[in-house]
Amino acid sequence: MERHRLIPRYRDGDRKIEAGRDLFSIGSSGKSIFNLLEGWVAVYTLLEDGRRQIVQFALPGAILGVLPSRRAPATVGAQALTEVAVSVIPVSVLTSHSQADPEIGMRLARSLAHDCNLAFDHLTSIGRRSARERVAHLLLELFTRYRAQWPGNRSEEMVLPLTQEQIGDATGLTFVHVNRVLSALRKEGIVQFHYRRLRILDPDRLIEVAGVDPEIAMSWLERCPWA
Amino acid sequence: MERHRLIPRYRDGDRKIEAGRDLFSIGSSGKSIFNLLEGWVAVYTLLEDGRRQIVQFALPGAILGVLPSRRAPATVGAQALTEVAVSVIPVSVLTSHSQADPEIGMRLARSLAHDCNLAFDHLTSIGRRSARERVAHLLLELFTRYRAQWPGNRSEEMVLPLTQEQIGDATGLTFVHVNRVLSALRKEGIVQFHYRRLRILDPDRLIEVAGVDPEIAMSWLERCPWA
DNA sequence: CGCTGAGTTGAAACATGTCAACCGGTGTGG
DNA sequence: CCACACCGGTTGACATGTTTCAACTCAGCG
Repeated sequence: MERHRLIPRYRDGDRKIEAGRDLFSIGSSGKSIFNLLEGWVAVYTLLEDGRRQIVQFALPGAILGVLPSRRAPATVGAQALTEVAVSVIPVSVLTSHSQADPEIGMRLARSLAHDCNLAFDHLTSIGRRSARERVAHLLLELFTRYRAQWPGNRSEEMVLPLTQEQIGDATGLTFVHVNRVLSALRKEGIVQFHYRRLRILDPDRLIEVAGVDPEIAMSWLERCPWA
Repeated sequence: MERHRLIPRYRDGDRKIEAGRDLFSIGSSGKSIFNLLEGWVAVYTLLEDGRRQIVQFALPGAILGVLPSRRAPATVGAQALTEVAVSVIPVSVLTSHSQADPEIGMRLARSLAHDCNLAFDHLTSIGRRSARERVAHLLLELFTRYRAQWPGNRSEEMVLPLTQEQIGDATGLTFVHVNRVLSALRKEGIVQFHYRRLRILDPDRLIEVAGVDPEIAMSWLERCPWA
């Protein structure tokens, strides 16, 4: 858990948040940033009519809620998918620490650059891939990122704390269609996903269906996004 | 032009690049970052089979080519849409300057946070909006961002250096469909876009079709993304 | 035991993609 | 100066992927 901290010895802002709750909501002020220490978080946007898009899944080490300017309100919200531990860092604390240690600003920049790259990848997936490719791509990404957190873990199984509806919100599909895609992948013996348990049955075919270049898969191998 | 510089007095890396050329390509090393001073740039990804996705349009003040780690090769390329002026900053120069001035890291972070927010918005558009909404949204975004660069400008017309195919690559549509959407918007007297000239005929209806909240439109009002 | 949230399946509607033909401007070489 | 090719744009007919709507199952839970 210590290795995930942006500001090593700052502990005053540590909080626990239960699954389902928002760390911060759309429209919030951005007076603090959130350094995720444990658990899964979904960052999402909403349209007026209730359509929802998950734009990012955050794992331990992620930094959330960074606004480009101090007066811009957040256009995204962040929901805990599991129980979550975060370090809440007021912007004032961040700026004072970054003045003492210029490395902090650069770490923050690296983390944001990482998020940008993931977002670009996600964008490409949604914009240019078929439903089948998108779902495969997402499962592979999440599996890879998850596994990188537990070095040496060789299991092909994991708890993926998502519903099919959330997968739909992330891939730009309806949950009905996500279901059909998952059924097909299951019948073909590629992956199994049932009630939050994901099992990769045939990694090679999954990679093929997802259409990912091993190069790119490597960029998901974060333990700490700024390292 | 000076107001767009991340590192105020660094001029050694200044370059001009002609329209159509890449500032950097997919797979490049990331030994330098690119501070856009003048012109338009499209940041894109490619899939193996040639499908292309434009993930970002960069305007003066943007910072491009920032990699999360020093050894990750770029998964995106950046193409000049117009003639472009950039300041090419070697990472070594960046790190040495940022040690002297901690503000530089934070500026970089703000710029990246801005890019992330735009990417999230773009993601939402592609994932959850109809073709018509997406195109309207993109035109409105680009018009707003462009206009913010020329404070006081009240013209409803601009040069938008894009082909319909590039609009398709940005919105995740085919150029044929983009054409149909643009024809419809033109017939309805909302916008006109012909050979790189964009004219907004009915701003209110465009905003309505795009389905944007004025709040969000404000977040596009960058003059310098880190200011 | 009935309720609720998640998942599953089928049929039909619809948005967008594909393919193909054609237009108009522009630059180039004979 | 004409012929031609090329690029971007335009339009129609048709194919297809995805959504919508609706009904139903299953598991967990008060």
